[in-house]
Amino acid sequence: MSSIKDVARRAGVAVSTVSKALNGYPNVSEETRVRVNAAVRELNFTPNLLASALSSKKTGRVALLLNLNTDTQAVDEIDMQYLSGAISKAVERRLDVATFFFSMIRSRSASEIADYFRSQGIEGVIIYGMGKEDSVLRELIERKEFRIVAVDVPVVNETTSSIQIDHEQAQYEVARKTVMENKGKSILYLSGRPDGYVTQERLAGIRRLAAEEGLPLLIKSGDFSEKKARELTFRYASGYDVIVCASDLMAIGAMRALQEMDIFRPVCGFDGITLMCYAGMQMNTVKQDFHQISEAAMEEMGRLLEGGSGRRIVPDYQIVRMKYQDVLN
Amino acid sequence: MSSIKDVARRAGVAVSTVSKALNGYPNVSEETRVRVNAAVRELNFTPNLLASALSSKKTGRVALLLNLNTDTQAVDEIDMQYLSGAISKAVERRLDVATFFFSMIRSRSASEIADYFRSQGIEGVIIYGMGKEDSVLRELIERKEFRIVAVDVPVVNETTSSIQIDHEQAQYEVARKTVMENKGKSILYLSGRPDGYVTQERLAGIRRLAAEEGLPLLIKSGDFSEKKARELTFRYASGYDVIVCASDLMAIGAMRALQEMDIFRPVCGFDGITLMCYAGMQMNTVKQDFHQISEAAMEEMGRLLEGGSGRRIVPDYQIVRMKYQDVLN
DNA sequence: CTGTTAGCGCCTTCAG
DNA sequence: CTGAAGGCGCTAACAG
Repeated sequence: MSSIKDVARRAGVAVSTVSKALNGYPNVSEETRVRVNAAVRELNFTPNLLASALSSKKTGRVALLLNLNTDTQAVDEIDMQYLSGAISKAVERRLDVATFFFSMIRSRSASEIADYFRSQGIEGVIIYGMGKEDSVLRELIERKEFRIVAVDVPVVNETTSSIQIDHEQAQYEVARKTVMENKGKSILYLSGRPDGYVTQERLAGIRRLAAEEGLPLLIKSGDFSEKKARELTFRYASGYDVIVCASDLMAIGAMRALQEMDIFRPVCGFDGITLMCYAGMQMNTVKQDFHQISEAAMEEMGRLLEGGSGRRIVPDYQIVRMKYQDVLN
Repeated sequence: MSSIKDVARRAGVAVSTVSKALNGYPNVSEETRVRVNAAVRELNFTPNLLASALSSKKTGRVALLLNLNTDTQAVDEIDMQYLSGAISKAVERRLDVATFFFSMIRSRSASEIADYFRSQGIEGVIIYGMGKEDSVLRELIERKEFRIVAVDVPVVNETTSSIQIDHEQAQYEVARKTVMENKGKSILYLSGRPDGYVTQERLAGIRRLAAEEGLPLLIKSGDFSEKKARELTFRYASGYDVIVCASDLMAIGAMRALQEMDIFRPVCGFDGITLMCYAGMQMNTVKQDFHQISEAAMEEMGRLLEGGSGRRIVPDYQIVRMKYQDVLN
């Protein structure tokens, strides 16, 4: 429980000098730096980050906002990957992380959330997969009080960066591959929840493919739900050659239905979740590396936080494009 | 960004009075309390928790330590439930949560971890499913520097509580039910990783059943792995009537194997994860409510943190027994 | 019941 | 290059 004061005494210097030495300021002689480090080691000193944050007004604290949906827990795998990616990078960059779920903020207003975050000393927020309907979050972004990195949401402004893979291209490619491999002549497409940004982009991808190849395309909203995908497959699969799903979970639902209908149709998914293996399914899919995406998001957050207060010509924000692999399981 | 000072000025009282009013101290007149609250509202004041923590030396910060294993991501569902349970309860009790993974600390010593936690202002730690081999965590517990709640680990001391379901009884019951329903005459038991505490307890449960009913029992270590369970099933299933697995994931592996072997054996699992549905499997299992268990853990943590520094006759620690349901899917 | 006064542990000008 | 001094925003005795 030794403080910077103890270290200063032990090293025979002033507290301010210790502070400078520890925070890597240039104007400290090599000799005193060594002395300070020795004292630190001897006293087993660990700086009190709370005090540091209070004094410097830099908390380095970032909130993670996860859209955990309680009905389809199976895709929690994705959120966990997001979490572990963000946290490991945060530790590396010495940032502090607080985790929240959409459910905890749905009932509150943007200003309430802002108050809450402010009181917690949160400087930045990483938002995972918000939808167009999440007006509270939109407002939070527009307030520009916090540095924000939005995953899978193409929104940027002076304090907001965005990060995602190229969903349009990815959807195009995986669908194309599946169609080609099976010489498909028509496509049934099960899309995600309507208010999702990625839903639109993926839709654009499948439309491009259909247009290019002149294939009949039926689009039905599956809401990212296995159950719904299953129902839609029962209803429409017989009329189409290939079933393209906007998520693996829906693909599972579709394959289930096909099994029961006892007909074969090639199916492809999206996301590349491990669950597929346990479900015993094999198909083409777009493998997203959620862990890595989240790492990149936290990395970007670090940048934004450093870029700090100073106004500059080059804008802070950017859209980061992550890679994906399209995989044949 | 108004501070307590502004509020004091606005309300025409001293800062200390504001502090008292806001923190619900009794010795504040109703009138001033109202004045203060008015000022708070007018200035849109939100207290700076960092400053408060620094001054009061009570951070209300608790670390969550999750044992995320990267190979079997499918069971991330459990960790996510743990997380959401702990976090929602923490918000309710106005505690602050920091999430960590075992992987981040395996490489460090107990004192390093303690330093790290201390510097982060962490007062309590909830540990999920540590094993007997996790000597670093044992040491962390024995240091008694932090309040600890251990989930699924029967360890208690002056600063440590423990919480879990009755694994022995649960394993006994679900196995018994499965055996009875199928008139089984012998049992193949696939156990969890040897160093897990719950592994031992569940083993005791199955042994009790076998002894009571006089059934031949073969125990094989499946390490909570689907793959391993599958292999073991291939090897030993033919000689036994019923397959009892210490986890749902292993049960999935076992059923897979049985399908391929094209023989029938009743199988039962443990945990009650949603994944089962997507895997298209139905079986008896013990349904643990991980969310609720974790809520209870955080609740207990709150107790420990309040129970605070004062020494008392009644010990802080306790073993909390959670309920489980044994379920027929 | 209310105000005054010290800090909490650290950072950060500003002199020297 | 180093030290002294003044906070950061809040809490906690201690007087009054």
